[in-house]
Order: sequence, then structure tokens, then C-alpha cells
Amino acid sequence: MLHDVYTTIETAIKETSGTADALLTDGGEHADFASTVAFALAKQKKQAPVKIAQDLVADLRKRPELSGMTIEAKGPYINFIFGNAYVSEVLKAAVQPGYGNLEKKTTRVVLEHTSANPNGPLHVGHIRNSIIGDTLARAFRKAGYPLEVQYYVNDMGRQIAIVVWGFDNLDSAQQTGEKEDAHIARIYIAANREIEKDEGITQQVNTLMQLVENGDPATVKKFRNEVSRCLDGFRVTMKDLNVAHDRFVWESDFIRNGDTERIINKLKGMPQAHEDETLYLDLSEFGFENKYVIRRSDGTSVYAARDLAFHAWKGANFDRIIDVLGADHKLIGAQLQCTMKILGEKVPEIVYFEFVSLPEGSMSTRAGKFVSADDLITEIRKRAFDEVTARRPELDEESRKAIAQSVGLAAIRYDIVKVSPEKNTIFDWKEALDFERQSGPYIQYAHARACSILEKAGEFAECYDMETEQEIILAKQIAKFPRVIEKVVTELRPHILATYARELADTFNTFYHFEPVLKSEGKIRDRRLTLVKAVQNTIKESLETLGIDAIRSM
RNA sequence: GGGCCUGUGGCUUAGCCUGGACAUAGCGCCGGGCUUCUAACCCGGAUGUCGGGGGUUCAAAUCCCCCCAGGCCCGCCA
Repeated sequence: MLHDVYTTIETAIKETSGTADALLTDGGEHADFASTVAFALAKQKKQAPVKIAQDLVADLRKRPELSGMTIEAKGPYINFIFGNAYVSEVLKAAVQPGYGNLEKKTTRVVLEHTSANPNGPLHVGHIRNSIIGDTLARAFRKAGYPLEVQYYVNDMGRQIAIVVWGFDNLDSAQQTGEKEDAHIARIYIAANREIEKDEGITQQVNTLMQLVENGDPATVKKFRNEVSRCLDGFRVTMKDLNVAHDRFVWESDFIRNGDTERIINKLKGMPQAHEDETLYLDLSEFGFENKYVIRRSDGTSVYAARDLAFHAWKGANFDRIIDVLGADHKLIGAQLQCTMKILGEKVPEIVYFEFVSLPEGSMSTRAGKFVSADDLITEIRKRAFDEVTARRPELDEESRKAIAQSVGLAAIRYDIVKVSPEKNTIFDWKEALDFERQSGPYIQYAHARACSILEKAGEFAECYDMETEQEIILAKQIAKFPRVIEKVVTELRPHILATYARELADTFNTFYHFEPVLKSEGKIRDRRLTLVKAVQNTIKESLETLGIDAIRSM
């Protein structure tokens, strides 16, 4: 609906001014929309921008399609302020369940995220991938797309071979109470130490890799077994984070089913292909200087070959392919996109996020230097439980635990998703455990507050005619929600939703402190309750799209 | 050496793609607000060479060029 209004204004400006671009932008604090078209016309019309703006406003006010809207010239700016009819329309939609759902689409989307190597637990860097990916997934579903979310299981890598070697050759018993993925990390770290001491082990690891590629049943079974155990651990962590995948796709399947062989044969026929000891592509004409190796001299395939096969398969089954990958994948991601394009296959869209490091430096599973997501979850639940206990001592332990779990989840997810993905971040315990403003719990609190008012209010007659400045500001903030969802899926930037949800909570809190709801009477009470219902519903939809529980009490 | 990303008050951060009205907010700091709808809150104040320099433009945090600093990448690893 906001979109329709935008188009209407845009067309009106173009027709009135005769320009090709209406230069229409968000009006910020001044207006709902504003145009700077007067600046652009100043030179050609040889008139002052202020005069041009005044003349245009006079003409625009005559247009019937803009009636009900306040149009004014403020210096060279032309401001558009929506009328009450617009606000009423918005609120009618915003009180309905599923507000913000966009129209159903038929484009089938496949989204891959997390896909961490199964050689140790998910750490705070991996879950940046999970949370960006899962939030995008929720936004796509809200935007009406049929979507499948996949986890690509790298079960043939050197890391896994090292894990398998460790289990075969070291003291590898699982300790009591030790989670599967933590157990695997312990063996992986120990095995790497052995490799540093004795170079001969590398040969044994290479042998394991050859055996698995050739399909040696015993080796394949060992690899599958350890990888599965690690994934079981991941599933627990991801469930705690409210992150879900529809399908786990195993890398080795693309060897077994012949897809990798098929794509290699196809690549051989390309003009960019070169075959000496290895098979590689020369992509220098596209700006890539290094060789893009597809097959080793010993005949085994490399990761890139399997990845090409995987993406060709995705392209055959879906209309749009999106991958969420760490910034370290930028080069190979670009090479993959380039190669898919040359092959005439669908080109994946890739969302990159920069690294999360620790105050003491980069994280490394191999070196055992990382903060695991499980540790973070445990700590944050403890901290949240203490907080709930201090604030709500009257609640029984079970209720406090449930709230703490939701609050902890909110704190983690929001803390990660609120930052632009291209920003390098340093994990900070103090900040992660903060529940104040610009946090998930802050937004949950605003929601719980709205729920509390509605619960106390009981029945009321919905009224959509807002009057005071605070009411209208809040209603217009609510109006932006569907556009935010649209923007997230268009730009593939979920942090936009995080910012929006916080701003909506801010606006509601300000309203709450200035405009009494339950204490007002008659029509004023009805319309404010309607507004609270709309804001409660919009915050709820926002939180759920962020993968955060919209709890009714906290 | 080359490529990509980042650099915004003491700290963290939005805005940058699509240039425009006093640069967004949080933490911290100073001062206020709970016998009143949940104070995980609200209101007010101080704090900014938008990394540096050049350029384009009526107008630059935003576009272009150069430089500086940090991160990542440039493997017959994944």
C-alpha cells in the first residue's frame, strides 16, 4: 500500500514537472516523502529552487489523486504528508494476523546456510552464518516465496580425514557428558598436534581421502559415522538458536551419483579448460589470476568440482539459489559464479559476512581457540534466569526458566543480526550478555508491555482514526513493516529488519510514556487500544521473522 | 605484490548501492522521572576534522582518484 502511494506521488511529480526522475525520497522527520526535484530543475528553468518548489506544489495540490495529503514547499523541498485515511487503512491491515505477509510467489528459492565443517562444535563465528541465513529464510517465507533451506555437509574434506585418523589412532573414548561435536573437536585438535610432530601421518590422511573418494566401504562408513555424530551435536545447538534446515545435502553424494564426473566432463569441453597433470580452468579473461583446479593429478576431485555439481543440481530443482558464506569464500564464490555462468547454468546469489574474532585474535577450531555457541547459550541462559528472578520473584521456577530461555535466544540472535554483515566484529561477552536497549530483550519487553495492556483492557470497539501526534507517528511506523520485509529479500540484508524492529519498539515506548491508554475514556481509549493491538501484532510479526519468541509476559 | 571488505563522539553502531533539510541510535558520563497501563522503560544535557588528501556537483558520510590503518583471500585444503 505504501508502495502504491509512492508510485502515485512519483507519477504526479513526473507529470507536473516534466522530469524523468521524481527524486522522491524518505522525508525523514519532515514528511512521509520528500522530493528534491526543484534543485535539478533550477538550472534548466533558470529559476531559484525555492520558487520552482512553490509553483510545483501549487500544481500538485490541484491533482485529485493526491487529495487528502498535505503537500507543502519547505524551501526547495517538496514535502508530502499522508492524511488520516491512509493511517486508518494501515491500521486495519496491521491488526490482522500475518500482517506483513506479501503476496504469494511461484519462484522456488533454495537457501543454503551454516554448512560448517563437521570437525568441532559451532562457534560464535558459525552462528553468524546461521542467524543471517535463518533470518533471511524467515523473511523469504514471509515475503511469500516457496523456500527450501539446505545444509551442505562437507563430509569428504581433509579435516574429516584427520578426525577419522584421530579416532583410529588416538585415545578417543567419549567422556561422560561430553557432547558429540565437542568430542570430535577434542580428537581433531589432538590429531592435528600429532601431525605437527610426525609428517608421516599426513600420508596416512591422504590415503584415507583416496579410499573415501574411491568408495571403500569401511572408510566411507567411518567418515559417515563421525560426520553424523557431529551433525547430531549441531542439531542441538541450532534448535537452541531456533534455526532450522529442511534438508542436509551430503557432498559425497555428488561423487556417488556421478554428478561430479558429469560436470567434469562438461568442463573439459570448455575453451578455458586445460589438462596437464591436473584439470583446471583459466579464468584470467574474467579477472581471475589463479588456476581454478577441478581435478588433482591423482585423479581425485577437489572441493570446487563437487561444489559445481551441487550448484548445478540446485539450479535444476530451483529457480533462485542463495548461499550464505563467510568472507573467506569470496574468491572461490566468484569463481563458482563465473563458471556457472559460462556453463549456462543458474548463477547463485551469494551473501557474504565478515569474520567474528576474539579479543585475542582469530578463532581456530584446529587450535582449539574459539567460543562455542553452546557455551554462549549456557551463559546467557544463566544470566537471563538471574535477571528474570530478580524482576519477577513471584513466578515459579519453570516460568522463569521458560522466559530466560526466550530472552537468551533473543539476546543472541539480535546481537548478531543487528550488525551489517560486511562489518568485522570482535566477540564481546559483556555486550552479548546485555539486555538493555538495542537488544532483543528490549524489543520483547515492548511487546510484553503491549500484551499486558491488551489483556487488562478486555473487549473494546476497534477504532482506526488517529489524532494525536504520537498516535500518528506510531501508526506510520507500523505502516512501514511490509516494505521492510520486501527490502530484506530484495537486498538480502536481514539487519534492516533488526533496525526496524528496534525503532518500532522505541516509537511505541515513547507513545506509552506520553499517551495513557487504559486511563483514557471512550473513543480515545478505543483508538489507542486499537493502536496498541496493531503495534503488538507488528512487533510480534517482526520478532518471529527474526526468529525470536514474542513472549506475552517477561 | 594483487584483489575484496571495513574505518562515523571514549566504546559499539545506522545511514553509503539509489548525493540533498540540523549525521542514526545504544553503552558510558551529567541531570531528571516509578502510591499512575511491566522502569529490561522514558525525558533532557555534554561529547563528531563521518580515517587523511584531492576531485566531480548548486549540494558529498554517500560518487571518482590517491594515500594510511585493520581484517580476509590469492593451495593438486575445504
